[in-house]
Amino acid sequence: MEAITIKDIARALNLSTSTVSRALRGSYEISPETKRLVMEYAERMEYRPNPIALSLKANRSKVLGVVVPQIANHFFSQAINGIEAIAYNRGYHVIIMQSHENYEREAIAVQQAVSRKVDGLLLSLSSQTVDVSHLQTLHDKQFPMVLFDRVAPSLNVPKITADNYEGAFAATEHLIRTGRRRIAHISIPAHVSITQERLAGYRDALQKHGLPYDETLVRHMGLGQHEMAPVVRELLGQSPPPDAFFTASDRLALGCMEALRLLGVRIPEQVALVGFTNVTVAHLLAPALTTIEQPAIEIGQLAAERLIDLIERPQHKTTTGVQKLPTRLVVRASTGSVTVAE
Amino acid sequence: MEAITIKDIARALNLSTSTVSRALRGSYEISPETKRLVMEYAERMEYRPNPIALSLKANRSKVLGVVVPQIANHFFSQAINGIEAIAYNRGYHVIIMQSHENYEREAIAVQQAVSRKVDGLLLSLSSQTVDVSHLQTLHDKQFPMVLFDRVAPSLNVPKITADNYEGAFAATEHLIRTGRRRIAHISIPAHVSITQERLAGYRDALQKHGLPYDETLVRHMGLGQHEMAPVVRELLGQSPPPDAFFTASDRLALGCMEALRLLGVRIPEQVALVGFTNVTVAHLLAPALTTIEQPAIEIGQLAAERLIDLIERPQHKTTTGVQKLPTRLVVRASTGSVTVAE
DNA sequence: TTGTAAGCGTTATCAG
DNA sequence: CTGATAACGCTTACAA
Repeated sequence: MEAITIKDIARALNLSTSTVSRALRGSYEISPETKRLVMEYAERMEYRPNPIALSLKANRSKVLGVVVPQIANHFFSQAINGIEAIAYNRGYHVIIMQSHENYEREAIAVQQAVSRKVDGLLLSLSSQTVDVSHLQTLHDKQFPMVLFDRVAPSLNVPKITADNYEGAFAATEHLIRTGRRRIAHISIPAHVSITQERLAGYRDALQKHGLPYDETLVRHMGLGQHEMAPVVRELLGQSPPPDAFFTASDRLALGCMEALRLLGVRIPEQVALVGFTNVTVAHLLAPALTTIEQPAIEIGQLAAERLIDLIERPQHKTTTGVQKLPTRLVVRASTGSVTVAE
Repeated sequence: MEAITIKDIARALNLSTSTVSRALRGSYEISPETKRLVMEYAERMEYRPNPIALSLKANRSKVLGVVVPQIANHFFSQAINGIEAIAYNRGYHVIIMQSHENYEREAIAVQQAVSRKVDGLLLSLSSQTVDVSHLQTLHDKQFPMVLFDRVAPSLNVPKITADNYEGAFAATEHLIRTGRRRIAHISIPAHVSITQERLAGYRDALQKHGLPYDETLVRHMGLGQHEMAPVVRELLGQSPPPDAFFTASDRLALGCMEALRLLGVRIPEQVALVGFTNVTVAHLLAPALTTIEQPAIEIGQLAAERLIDLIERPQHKTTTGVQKLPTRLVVRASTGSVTVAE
């Protein structure tokens, strides 16, 4: 794998490296004849500039670091798709790292990405992350970063999320409109940004329709926690029992569905189920599950765009607020028909 | 983000850069006193060696390139997990690229990875890829590469796959043992390596049990093709109709399941369904689906280990044959109980 | 024990 | 229009 360098070309053509370099980048101060010669030779020898040398020179790597809780998750893998699409279009590569929902691993990943000289960072926080001082420090040094999905309000950087509030509001309202009155809400750890927003949407929808907010109907599950049956059973043991479940994530929706099946509870006859999700197989489970679909790809794309703007035009102040993308409520009827609302 | 360099340390301590360099790497020829001084200062200033400079010097990047058909797929995202775990343990980073099941994009991804100076390549071929000359060329130049899952027999490099033959054999035999006689097989494009192996396992199991191999029961679906209902309907239209479906992938299993549901066919009363899959929600769909589970993580780990061995000890001939990892047949009964066979 | 200098591949500056 | 040289951050002969 001995690659050909600019030096080899220079030697072969009896030119200096600087001439070759200029010819290759089409500099106006090189004679057409020389240019042609160099170009042709380079082409023939399949010359490729060494990106490492370029990085060293320019002090940038054209690489974006992406840190997500986990790859094996539909939301994140789709978001990464969006990120990659934009990145490659704009000449960047992407290094993906996982925090595995662990604060220390997140900090290490960030640290590694930085020391690997990524030009910027796209982050979705681990569910454990409360303290963001490691990111604050980086931001204080003007290091370009964009948060997406799981964001930290205290960090003054661009943030891209789904409109979790609206999504939760619409879902809850949908349940109310279809006659549900006691809606249980199962969510992820309370301190994660999206949890708060979804909870608020749920509360406000209840309030709008004159229903009480009952804390005993709300549960927070750890993300590593897989056993949903006890929680669901306990909720169903209340009197009166809930007539609907609103779950705040993929896994929760599926876990809840499984628990209900094990308990012999029919969906949607006995209880309705609606969940945030990005599982493409959701439609298979119809008519059981109404879904709030997040624009994962678009979130990734937008986040990548923001980050590259930040990198390439540091002076040009980008908005640092939260940008929210609409979700879609997909309602499945027993007939298999589908209704979509933005 | 002005990072501190070895030069800064040298200047601050009135030493030469070489002394600092040696001190930092604990060279024996540096006085303990100087070492301590340098170490402490470096520590205090949070000095981190510039990996780009190191790469340029050493002509290696400590980065592995991974090219997969797509990330948003349970098998691949799990395999990537395995790859990352090993890579990070051994001091490598991972750049992930997607071919999107497209030959040209695969070639471009490989090309880009190489020109980005990855130290080696982990590849799972796109379903379109028939011609592997771009990889052959690379291999001829001694470029380290390992194939996994979708491999090319003609390439003389290490290959890691699930034992697709055994998995298909066991699945088919399971169907036969539970009384099925006309087993339809729905698979992906015929030229993909895993298709061949799975088909062979299917055939041999039929033969072992004295059942005829009926070509009209075998279908190949394009990977982009989503409409399974027509295919399933047509198969069911035969007389006698199939009493079981054996599907060769995740998407096919789920697509088949959906098609059967739409057609009002009950699983497993009317037809049994068994499929290769890596969807973690499969158990939700129980008791409908028996699965052949692939050791995705282990495949990734093993592939990464092979590759790093290849990179670090090029002379030490690694085996270039196919290494097959066992699959697990997971049978779900209507009661929710689960039987596992290796 | 420490310093000097060359080199990894490229580009920018300054001379011719 | 072209060439020599320095520089990016680091390591490593070779000197001292």
